[in-house]
Amino acid sequence: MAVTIKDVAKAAGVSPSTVSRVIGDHPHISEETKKRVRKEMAKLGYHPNLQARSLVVRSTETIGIVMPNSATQALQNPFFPEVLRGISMKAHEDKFGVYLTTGITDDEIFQQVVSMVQGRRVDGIILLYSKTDDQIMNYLLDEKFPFTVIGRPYKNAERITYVDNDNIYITKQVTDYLINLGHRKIAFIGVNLDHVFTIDRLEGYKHALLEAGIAYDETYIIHEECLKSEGKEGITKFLSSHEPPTALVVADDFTAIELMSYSEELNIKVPEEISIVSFNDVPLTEHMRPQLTSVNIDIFQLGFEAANCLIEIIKNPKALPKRITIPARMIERKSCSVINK
Amino acid sequence: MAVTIKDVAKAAGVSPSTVSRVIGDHPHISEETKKRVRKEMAKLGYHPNLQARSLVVRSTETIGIVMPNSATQALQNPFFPEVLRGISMKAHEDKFGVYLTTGITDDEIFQQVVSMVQGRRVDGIILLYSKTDDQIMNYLLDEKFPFTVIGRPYKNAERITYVDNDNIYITKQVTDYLINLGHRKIAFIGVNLDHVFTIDRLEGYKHALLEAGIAYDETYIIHEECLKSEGKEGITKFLSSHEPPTALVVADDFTAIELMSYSEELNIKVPEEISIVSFNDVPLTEHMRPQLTSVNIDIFQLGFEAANCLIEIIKNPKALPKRITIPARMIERKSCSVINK
DNA sequence: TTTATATGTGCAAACGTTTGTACGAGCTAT
DNA sequence: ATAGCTCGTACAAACGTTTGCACATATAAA
Repeated sequence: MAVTIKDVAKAAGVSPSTVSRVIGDHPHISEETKKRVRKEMAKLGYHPNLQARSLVVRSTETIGIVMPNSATQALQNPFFPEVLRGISMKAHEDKFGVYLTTGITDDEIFQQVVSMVQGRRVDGIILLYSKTDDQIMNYLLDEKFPFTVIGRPYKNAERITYVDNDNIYITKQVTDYLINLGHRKIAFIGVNLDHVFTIDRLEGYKHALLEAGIAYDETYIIHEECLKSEGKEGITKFLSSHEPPTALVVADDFTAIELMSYSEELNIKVPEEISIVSFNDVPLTEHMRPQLTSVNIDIFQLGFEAANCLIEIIKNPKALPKRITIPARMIERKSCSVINK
Repeated sequence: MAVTIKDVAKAAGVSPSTVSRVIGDHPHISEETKKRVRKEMAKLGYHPNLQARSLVVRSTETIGIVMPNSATQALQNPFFPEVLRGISMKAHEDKFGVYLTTGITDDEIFQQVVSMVQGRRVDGIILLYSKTDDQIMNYLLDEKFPFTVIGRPYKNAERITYVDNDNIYITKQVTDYLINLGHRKIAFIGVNLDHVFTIDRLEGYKHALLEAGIAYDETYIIHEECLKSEGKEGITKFLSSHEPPTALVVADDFTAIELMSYSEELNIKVPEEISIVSFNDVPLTEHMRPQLTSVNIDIFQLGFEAANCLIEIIKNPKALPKRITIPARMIERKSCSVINK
């Protein structure tokens, strides 16, 4: 049986309310009493029951994290631990706890969010992704429950606080970079139109093509689901088609590494015959041969700021919605070269 | 203002206790009443306050996860998301929530654990690692609080439920494999004597050497901290020393990949001049050139079983301590070869 | 008709806190 | 000496549940 505030009160010869005020370091309690009570707390090994506390103060000092549907590959790449590290860092600074969803399907996750919110398990929520039509986002908006999003919300962006990179801009830059190297047959690999960030990137890509007067060609867009369903065969067929791309913009480093390994099998040299640039800039990129040119999107900072904004909203529910843009920059390494006709 | 059980009771014209019993599907309530109450719950959008519930039933349906001190690299490699995926899967099956520590230093983490335990935020705890002298483990043992460990506890193992690979055995196998290929100068890279799993692996390694009549040589043991502090210089110096190893047993795939990249810079061919085998078998290994021979330790299963055991203990506190061993196996690929004098 | 039993529901206490209000004691100023 | 303070503390209600017990009603047995 755990020791409660009453036990401490009895031991110190005061009332429970006094003990509570000592814990809160309330100024109206005499130093003498405080000292005595604290001594008893230490002696008895008292620790407040946070549940009981939460119940009355109506706050849990906990933030909920909604992970993407684990059917997606999202958890495979290092995005997740890194963003979590950022969130944890900030949460920890403000003494907030972290609660995770564990659902597999979208529906389960939704149920868990409802349970977090209505069950008063958390004070606010961070959505780790942004999808085009998200039940959860609508729900949180309806409930006016504090939340922030990593990635641009597809709808209602002006009513939501979120943190994102400028995906359009950076992807235009990346594509420009390839165009400037002389490439004209540039493929975009790993698109998923459910995810807003790929929509944005695709737009940046198209924009660059347009500006350079290069026709947009659907066959150069490889969707994520296609990578999964057709696997190695699909992609090698694509790479060795009769008019193969000379450059690839790839959604993430791991996919890029996979592609490099397929290219090698096909005896297509990177970067001499095909240039590759990808996103995320995981530490591994510089250990690849060739070293991978990649876009550093500062995942840690995305998480950190998302938590920062959320805590701000929790503390001041009237805070206005805002957008934070985390700078992304391309790290040029060795996987791209001037086109070699 | 959220809708409470009282609101539902009023709307349905019954007492709060009746509503509570309807929620619990108590048999002594008439079907008719149940139907009526449920209708009101739906109409009002009632959802129970889990905090209040937890307070009285003294259980939170939540498991706490203690992450390693984030100063360590533990979060960098895919161990973490994968083990979390395993834990989540099981937690979710049993409708348990997941709560995470966010501390940076050992001391902060310890404080958070105390707060989880005494603050009644969680019903049990999973330790994601096993260190030689762990304050947290001692504390949980003292408090008789339900917990399980991933990795063999260094002390009190017979009193603790844990899940682990047979690190001694598998590492002996791995080393034997190299010895059978003719290697005699085999280095062990990435030892950290604070972590029980590396202690075990080192033992398996030594055992294999002993059995083969190869003298154990301290200079062939490279500690993790040494990798960090001396970085690239240290390791390249080691690889090009006057009597370099011909084979490496490496603590994890990422370190192995790093080593491969250094070897290449030094013009040491893998596997012709140096063989490498590592641990974890991340998906990337087969995309490396050469493909990396690696030990699959089934991280997902480690997490899943740890959660499974924990929930078992939570449901039946008298459950006896047990050890679960998850099979590990070496996946032979292309990074090792017969020694080439 | 009375007693016993089963069935369905309500009352009130409990879980461990926080906090508004009240109250008593010791001051100072009149 | 009394009124008006300040200061420190206690009382009790509240947070939203669950649950043991009591009670009322209906039914069955005697």
